[in-house]
Amino acid sequence: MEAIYNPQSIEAEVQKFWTDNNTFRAEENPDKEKFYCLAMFPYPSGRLHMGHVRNYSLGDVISRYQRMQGKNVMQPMGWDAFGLPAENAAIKNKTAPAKWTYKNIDYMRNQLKSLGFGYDWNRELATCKKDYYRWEQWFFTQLFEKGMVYKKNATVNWDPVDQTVLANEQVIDGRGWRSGAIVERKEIPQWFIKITDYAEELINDLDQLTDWPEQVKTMQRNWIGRSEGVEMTFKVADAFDADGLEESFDIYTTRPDTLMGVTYVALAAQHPLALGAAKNNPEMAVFINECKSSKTTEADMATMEKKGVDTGLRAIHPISGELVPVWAANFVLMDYGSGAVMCVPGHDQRDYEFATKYGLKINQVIQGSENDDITKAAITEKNTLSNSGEFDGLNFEQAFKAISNKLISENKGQIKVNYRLRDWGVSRQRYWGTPIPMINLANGESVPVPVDQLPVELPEDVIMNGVTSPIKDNPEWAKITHNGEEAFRETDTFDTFMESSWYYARYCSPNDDSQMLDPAKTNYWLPVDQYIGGIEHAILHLLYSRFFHKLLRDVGLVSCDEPYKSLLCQGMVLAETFYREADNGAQDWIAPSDVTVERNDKGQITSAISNIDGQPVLSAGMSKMSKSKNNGIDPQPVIDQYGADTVRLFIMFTSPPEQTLEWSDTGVEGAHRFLKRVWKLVYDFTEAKEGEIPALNELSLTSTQKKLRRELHKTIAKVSDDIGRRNTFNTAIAAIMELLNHLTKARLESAEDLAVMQEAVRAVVLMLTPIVPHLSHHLWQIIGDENHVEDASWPKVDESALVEDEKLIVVQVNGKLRAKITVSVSATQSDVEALAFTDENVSKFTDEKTIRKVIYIPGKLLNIVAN
RNA sequence: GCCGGUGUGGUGAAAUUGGUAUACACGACGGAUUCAAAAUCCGUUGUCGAAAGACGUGGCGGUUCGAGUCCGCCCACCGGUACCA
Repeated sequence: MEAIYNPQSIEAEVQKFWTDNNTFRAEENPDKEKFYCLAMFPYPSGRLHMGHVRNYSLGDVISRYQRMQGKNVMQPMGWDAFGLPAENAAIKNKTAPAKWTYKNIDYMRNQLKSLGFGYDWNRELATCKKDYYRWEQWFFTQLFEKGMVYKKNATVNWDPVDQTVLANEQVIDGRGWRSGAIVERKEIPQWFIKITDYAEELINDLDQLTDWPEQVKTMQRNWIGRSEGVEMTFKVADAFDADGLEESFDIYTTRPDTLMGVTYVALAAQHPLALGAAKNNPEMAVFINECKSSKTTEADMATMEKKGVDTGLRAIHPISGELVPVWAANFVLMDYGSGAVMCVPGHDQRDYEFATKYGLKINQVIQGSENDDITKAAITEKNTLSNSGEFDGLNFEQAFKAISNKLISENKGQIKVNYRLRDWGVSRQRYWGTPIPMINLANGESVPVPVDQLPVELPEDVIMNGVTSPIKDNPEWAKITHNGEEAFRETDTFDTFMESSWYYARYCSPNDDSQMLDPAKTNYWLPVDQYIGGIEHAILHLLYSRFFHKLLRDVGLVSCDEPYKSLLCQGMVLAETFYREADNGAQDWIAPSDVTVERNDKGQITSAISNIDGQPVLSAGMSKMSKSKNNGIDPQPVIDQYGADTVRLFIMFTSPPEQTLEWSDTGVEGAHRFLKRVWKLVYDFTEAKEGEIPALNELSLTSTQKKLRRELHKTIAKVSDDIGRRNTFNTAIAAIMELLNHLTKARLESAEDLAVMQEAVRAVVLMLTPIVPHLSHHLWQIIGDENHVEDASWPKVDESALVEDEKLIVVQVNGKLRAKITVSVSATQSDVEALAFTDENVSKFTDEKTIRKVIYIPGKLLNIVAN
């Protein structure tokens, strides 16, 4: 054995062994317990960053650990290859999105291989290839036939200069990122999938997911947002539609108990009644026009200044019959719900502020508590009704019932379960995505592309002009004949969440060209036993994917109810972000590696200078590593300098997986130093031993040797629990480091010394195998048995080695630590108390005081309360 | 704004069920080895204090014999907010 650890040569050699031996190829085997371990596949942005390294190291550690538990492990990898950045890169680099994407995939595949992840590369897939997306198109046409798909108008960000739709990310301070034009809201027809049909099941089945983090389930529950409320109709006084019928509108509320406090109602600016009012009200027309340029995101909507204009219409209160003003307001949206809300300024803070601003009436109809002051703020908690006529004195539940019953009996309303969740809009007006397999006919109808004409292929050899999708630009692409008549293909593409919603299932039969999924294989592997990915996907991806799985189930393609049995959400890896403002107001992101920063003693940045031109740059704080903010830290220099094992060990040791991690490479050397010490321990052991080591005889060990074995087996127990149950890989590594500190001090003189050491070094190498597989593979060839380490079994705890005859008791006086005493395991409370009072430091704090109480936690702690 | 999370030494962090706060590592300082350096090894390292001890887990308050952990209010930062993925 070489005296010096040389990671580069070991890693290359071990990786070649894995490739040559197909070590990680997975086959269905009904005799073995399966374990499907999946880390969220990457967007091929160009290079891996530390967030990827963390994600995939976690998956690989878990996979290798489960394999050592004797399971049939499948760990696949692929590419979430459609998406916006490819279009931007294509324009910038004057290439096609496909070419850029395939180049990135090739580069990143090599990076993943150089990190030694144990993937079954035979299952690799890329979502931009037609043999993948053809099945997505096929499935969408099936959903259409089932009535799960429909078309309706929805709002997009419209750049009036570039005449194109912008993603939220491309709108900066209300302006288009390229043109700088003020972005408008525009309604265009788009395809939707009825996820709301599954809202109830998506919320209920969260209870099945016992191995999901509670916070993720909470976020999903809140996102779906089930509420019980009342839907009711308000009639408009003296207003009639074209057919001479009374105008009216519906509103939904979860607080019918406050109904008697309604002092006005608000409509969306795009509501037909508001549009009608604008005809002879110039102020209203201006307001409606203004609302066109308001932003579309929820965060913007919630924080923008609330504005409104009186329509002049008066609505009839459904119970009191009073007339209340009807306003048009910018915080009500036509897309969602009925486009109208009732307003109770006394008991809703937003309504309160709006009413105060515009001098609208504020009525209190719910009793407040002591500190409430209706002249200062709305009273939002539920309480007894007042000023509500016949409903006075009722509590929330009683009032809900009484008021809804009254509305129902008068045919003015009904009880309704409502969801915050909206149907899934899957249309995108972009090029680099799956073409939506629909045909638009001359008569305005849309029909699915017939199955025998699938897939609708996306042309890859295109030139991007930076504004319009090449398939929208080329009229020939869309033109087809349907049933002998001229028709046009849909030129929108799918939301890329479509591809990532079912890739986990496709991995089970990735090369099947006759069907979407092979049920026999798919049902062997599914559900995914362990899914690992960033917490940023807690809602959208995971919810769409759960939904898609239920759709697959309902056409018989899969048999389980949920796709991911256990979920591990890693925290973001953050890095500093820097930018400069471009002339059009857009942000030009600058890589942190190109910036030199100075900080004050609080760690705050005082200056940031570009290394390229020496000019200052602006800091935007810490944010998740991403292509769009150009702040990904490339692992390559660290791999080159220290090797993949050091990178893997370091990222796993730095913090527990769920925690957000502010990237810093401080400490990488410490991880490398540890591996060198492991190497040296094995080297010293092989040098010390001569020939075969006799079997370990527990009875002939000295107390020092027994103590070392106890440390070893305590460590095995802890590391097994940390990796197998807690997912705290950092503490598992710390425990092995602690053990190593003991082992390097142990003697290697007698045969028993060597026997104990052999047991220990083997266990250390086995426990490190999931984390640093190259080093472990190499060392196991020297000190292990005839098997390769990948197929070795996880070390077992020898319970008899753990037995101790003494224990340490902490003695406190009034909760403060005063002594530590060692007692025999058989000591009773009175033994411990007696011994404690003989301690000088204890008596110092108890003398001349009355003992009020003694609390004893067996085997741990004694607290004496005295004053 | 709303939903979810985080906050502990100079730094990354540990404390698993309310029971010794700071394990393990980084950095720093001191020493050994060396012609010298790198590497390696040994020691010290929460703050104040000569010591005894006191204080100390973002801030304020509470529950408890005992709180980093539980409860209330507040602050800062991170993620999501439906077209970034």
